[in-house]
Amino acid sequence: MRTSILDAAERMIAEEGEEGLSIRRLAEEIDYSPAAIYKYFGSKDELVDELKEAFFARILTHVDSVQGSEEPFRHRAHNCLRVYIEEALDKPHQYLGAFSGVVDPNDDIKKEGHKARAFDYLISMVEEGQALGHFDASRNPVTVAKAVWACCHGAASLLAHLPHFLEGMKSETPVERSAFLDLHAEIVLNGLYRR
Amino acid sequence: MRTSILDAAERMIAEEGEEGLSIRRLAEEIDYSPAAIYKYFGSKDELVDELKEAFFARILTHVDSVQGSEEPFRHRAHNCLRVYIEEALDKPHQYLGAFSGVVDPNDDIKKEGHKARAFDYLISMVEEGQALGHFDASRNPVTVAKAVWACCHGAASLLAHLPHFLEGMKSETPVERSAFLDLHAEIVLNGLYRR
DNA sequence: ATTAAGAAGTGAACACTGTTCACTTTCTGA
DNA sequence: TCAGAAAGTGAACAGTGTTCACTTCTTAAT
Repeated sequence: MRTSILDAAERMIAEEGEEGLSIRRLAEEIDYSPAAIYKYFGSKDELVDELKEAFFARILTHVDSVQGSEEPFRHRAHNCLRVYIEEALDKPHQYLGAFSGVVDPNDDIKKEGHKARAFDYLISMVEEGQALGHFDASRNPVTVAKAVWACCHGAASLLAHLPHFLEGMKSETPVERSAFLDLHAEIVLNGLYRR
Repeated sequence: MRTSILDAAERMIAEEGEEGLSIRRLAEEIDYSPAAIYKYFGSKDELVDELKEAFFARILTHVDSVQGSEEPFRHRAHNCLRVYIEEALDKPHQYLGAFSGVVDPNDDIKKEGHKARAFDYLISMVEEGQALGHFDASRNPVTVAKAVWACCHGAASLLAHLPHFLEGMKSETPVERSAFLDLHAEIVLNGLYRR
């Protein structure tokens, strides 16, 4: 029953966005009373938080499989960045929702666990690049990883927010999403490599 | 009167976020009736859109002054990226609000004008870098500018969403925001320069 | 098989939201 | 002075998340 609620909620968010999700309409969709939902979830926020958690877990799985592959470092790193963005764009509404609003530094110490875990992969990637002598080893890997995450998050967020980002916006010749992600990852990685 | 409404709305958004803005409470704050606001603005969305427009205009002003300075190219480019992010972080709630939700490709053709203009500066910066021989001239400058914007937007968006991004999140030694923005801009710019 | 306990589900209500509309007040220009 | 427009209002509508007393159902123990 819990899962049937979550499924319906995920479907509604995918179609109408996080703000379009209404407990009452959700209840009607699965032939429930609105109050019944509160037997399973303490609040609407709790419900969508659970969805976010599952969503980031899915992203992590994909990044993990790329990171664990046998390809050379640069390929692996390139695909890590790509895959994060591609998986984020699988559910644009959910990804945007996960980063909307200013979080209060007090109450999110544990709530933002999924993001922290996605982040660990980046740190180890940067450390590996430094150990191999490709990246500047004098930089703090955690801080560098934050900058890299920022770049990836920006691409994911922008493409999710503006579905026509690559078609419109001054593009006389539209660019394929895949080609854009390659260019983006190439620029970021190139920026990390020592000269 | 219009401006007094806008001022109050901006203040409330800065304090409680875009979702925390309520027409009714806004009306009470300035001793108005809720209905009166609809004599000046067609809807709540129209009101906050006007705020967004003004906000991006402010950002543009600052980027413009950097771009028009007499410094060498690399300094100018570096500061362009920095200033965009810094100005965005001046009003975190508003910046996040401007990029929340998936926009319908049908109705936003003209609505997203401010973002398009902020974007023009990046295009000309990339073109200048190519003309000077610093950047790979075989790349489409518009597409490259999109990738660069993605990187900057990501930093702005992440820092706005997580105010403690640089203190918490695996940072045993907290990094100054200014130092982080320098590192971020350096990586992105370095990624653009030819090898 | 009976009964008690607890889980699951409900309808009605509360307090809030954006928005509209008929209505009144106020101001302005001829 | 007076008509007409502009500015402002209270009440209402439809929607929201959430709560609570209440009923129904299931399950376990006597």
